[in-house]
Order: sequence, then structure tokens, then C-alpha cells
Amino acid sequence: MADAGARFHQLYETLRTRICLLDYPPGTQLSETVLAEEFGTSRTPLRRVLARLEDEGLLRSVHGVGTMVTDVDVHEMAQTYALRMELAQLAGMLDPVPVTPEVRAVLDALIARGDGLFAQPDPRHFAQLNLDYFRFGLSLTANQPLRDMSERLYIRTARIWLKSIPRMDLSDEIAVFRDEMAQTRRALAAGDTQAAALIRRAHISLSYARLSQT
Amino acid sequence: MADAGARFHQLYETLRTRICLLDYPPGTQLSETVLAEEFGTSRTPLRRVLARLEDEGLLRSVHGVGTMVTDVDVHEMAQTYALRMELAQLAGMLDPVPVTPEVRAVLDALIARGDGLFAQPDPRHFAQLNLDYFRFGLSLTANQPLRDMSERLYIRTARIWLKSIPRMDLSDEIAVFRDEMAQTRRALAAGDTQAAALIRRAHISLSYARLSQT
DNA sequence: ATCTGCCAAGATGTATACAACGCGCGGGAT
DNA sequence: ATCCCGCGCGTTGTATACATCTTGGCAGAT
Repeated sequence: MADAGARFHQLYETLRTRICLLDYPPGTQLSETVLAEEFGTSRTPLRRVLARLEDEGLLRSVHGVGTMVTDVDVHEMAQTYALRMELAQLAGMLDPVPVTPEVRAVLDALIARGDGLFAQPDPRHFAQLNLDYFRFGLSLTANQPLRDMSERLYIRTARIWLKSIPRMDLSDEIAVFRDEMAQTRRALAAGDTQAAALIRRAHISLSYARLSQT
Repeated sequence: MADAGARFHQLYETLRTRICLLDYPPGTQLSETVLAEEFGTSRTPLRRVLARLEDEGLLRSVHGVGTMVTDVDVHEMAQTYALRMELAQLAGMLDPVPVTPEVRAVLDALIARGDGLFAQPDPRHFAQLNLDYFRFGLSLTANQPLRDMSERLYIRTARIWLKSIPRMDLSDEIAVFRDEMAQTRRALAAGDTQAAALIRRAHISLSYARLSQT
């Protein structure tokens, strides 16, 4: 049978993806019982997953009431983006990894997906590509704590960003995103990880500015 | 009866303190059953606490083997300190809080404890004061995500630092610590939060240098 | 009609019995 | 003497029954 830890991880990522991709929008009430039935398990292991999601701030459980998907207020959003900017820059300074052809190949694959997305815009695919590109940026540093914390922060606010996409212009956002990837490719072609990090920082800042206009 | 969340939090802090203060040194094997009996509860709520400690990297549970207190290797230690230095500096730049007389009073109380510690050195009290002073430093920024992540990183390595204290000179370390607090007080007397953060960054760097010499 | 009190339903939190798993000891074959 | 198989014990993981809590609606008094 499959390893228990692997099963836990799969359950965790499944639920986290549903939250981040707005299958469960903020305010949605989840039922431990129905989720346990859906995944063919009992409440106990499921609660282990929900507990972790609650520790990460994505859920909130109240005794006798239910488990709700949390929302993020503008204040927390501003603080998180301010911190994410700094961490993005740090990713280019702390324990940078050498830019190998394999690294550039990964980025090229992401750019190709961006081209496909540009031809056929879709918010959900955009969100997925954005996450994958974010993780690629983290792969440029070998500092594991920095990677963990950055991803944690990203996950916490990604769904709010995705929720605001309809209010903005999807095609414009995709175009800006492709520009960022193209700039990053030029920086990595020169082997300049720090420049790539600064590009990322600038785009996080601009992204937040566009976000807060809505 | 006391709130369930409060009881959870108390259990969590109790166990975390025991781990950080080396009541449970790295490698110690914990038993869910005996811990549950000690706290007069069943395994279920206790496992909820252990799960969180495991997510934070302080414990590691293996099916059929046991739950062990984790150790931290030198590589992770270096990465964590490198990141902590940067975050300490950020605490003086992101969302700084005004330096009120109340803030200075809190620091004066910490300094007084430092004087008492100097007169009567004790590793355990030193560790506790160090944690409280660390949290005081975090109180100088209103950026909650930054505070959460910084504390998480600190907790993860504090016990390793404490474990190395016997190999260093306790009185010297306490003297250096008092110097840092005195410097910080001067910076805060001038209302310069950023200077206080830079002092903190410098001392984290020096502390790690002394630490890695052993 | 409105307000009040109570209860029933459904939610999460807890306790407990059982399953799955790994390690180590011990006996027997070689 | 040595190696190997097997089983027993303790551990964590899972399932389930029960306790506790909150909310909403209904019935009755005013």
C-alpha cells in the first residue's frame, strides 16, 4: 500500500490547490465528514491535514460552527507583499545557485507555456503558471528556509490575487507576466542571478500596485 | 471549563519550551501515551500539538518507530542565521512602530534582568532572556508576517545555540549580550529603530561567528 | 405580531479500540 | 559459532463512538 506520509501529502496538496485556485472561495464552509467520504478515509487523517492548513492561515476552525476558508484583509495583504518584495531580492543574494543550461531550459519551458497562455487566456492556467514560475524563482537560491518561508507567504495571498484578476485585464496581466519572464531569461543568460531577483522584486511591487487599484 | 484553543496553546508552548530549553535534547524519543497521561488528556489532542511541532521542524514522527526531537545540521544552521540577519534588518525598515516611553520601559526591564543574570549566570535564564529580548526586537515592527517568520526561524535554532553555550564562555556571552542591549537602548532613545535593527543584525552575525568556532 | 426560551440538528473536539509498522530478541538449522 | 527466520512488544496511524458547542427554527406566552 502507498506510504502514509505520501497519502497525507497528496491530500494536503489537493485541498491547498482547491483553496488557492478558488474552488473553495474565501468564506466557504467545509465539512470534515463529506471531505472524509470523498477521499475514502475517516475524519482523523483528514483533520491532520486541516490542522496544517489552519496553522498556515488558510482555514479557520471554530468549535460547533464549522471550518471556513479564510479571507485576507488589505492590511495583511500590504504587509505580505512588502515582505515578499524583500524576500524576492534576498533570493538573489543568499546562497545563489549557478545558472546551468538545465535551469535555462526550465525557464524556457515556462516561457513556452506563457506563449500558449497568451494565445488562449485562462485565469486558472494563469494562476498555475504563476505558481510554477514563482517556484522557479525560488530554485535560484539554495537557502531552504528562505524558500519555505517565501512559498508560505505566496500561498497565503495567491488566491486573493487570483480573485482580483477578473477586475483587471487578463490579457494585459499575461502580457506583463511574459515580459517579466523574458527579462529574467536575459538576466539568467548572463548568469546574473541577482539581476533576476531584482527584476522579480520590481514586478512584485508593480503587481501589487495594480492589485490595490481595484 | 477553559477554552479548547487556550488549552491547546498552553500544551503547545509547554512542549515547545521543553524542546527549546533542552529538557528534551535532540534525539530524545517522546511517547504520545506518557505525555497524554502527564497532561491528563487523551492522545488525540496531544497529537494535534505534536503535528504542529512536526510541521515546524522541531519533531519528527515515524510510523512504528517513535517521535524524536530533531537536530539541526551545520548547513541548515548557516542558512538560517544568514536569513535571520537579513530579517532582523528588515524589522527596522518595514512598518516600524514609533518608539514610545512604554517601549523603552520594556527594554529597561530586560536590561535589568540582564544585570541580574550577570550577577548570577545561568544558561537557562540566559536562554529565556534571549528569547524575550528577541521578541522585543520583533515588537519594533508592525509587519505581522515578518514577526511570525522570524520567530519561527529563531525557535528552530535556539536550542542548538543553547547547546553550544557550555562550550563557550557563559559570562563572556552574557557580557556581549548586555552590550547589545545597551547599544539598542541608545538607538531607541534617539528614536532610531533602523539603527537598532542594524545593531541586532551585527550581533546575530557575530554570535554565529562565535558559535561556528566551536 | 413579537419576543422569548428551548430544543434539535449539525458542526468540531475528545476518548478509545484497533490496524499497520519497525525493531530486537531468541530459538533453531547449518 | 554463526546466520536466519519468526514472533512479540512498543510505537505511530486510523476508524469510530461519544462529548461539547453553536446556530436556527419552532412553539408558546405576552
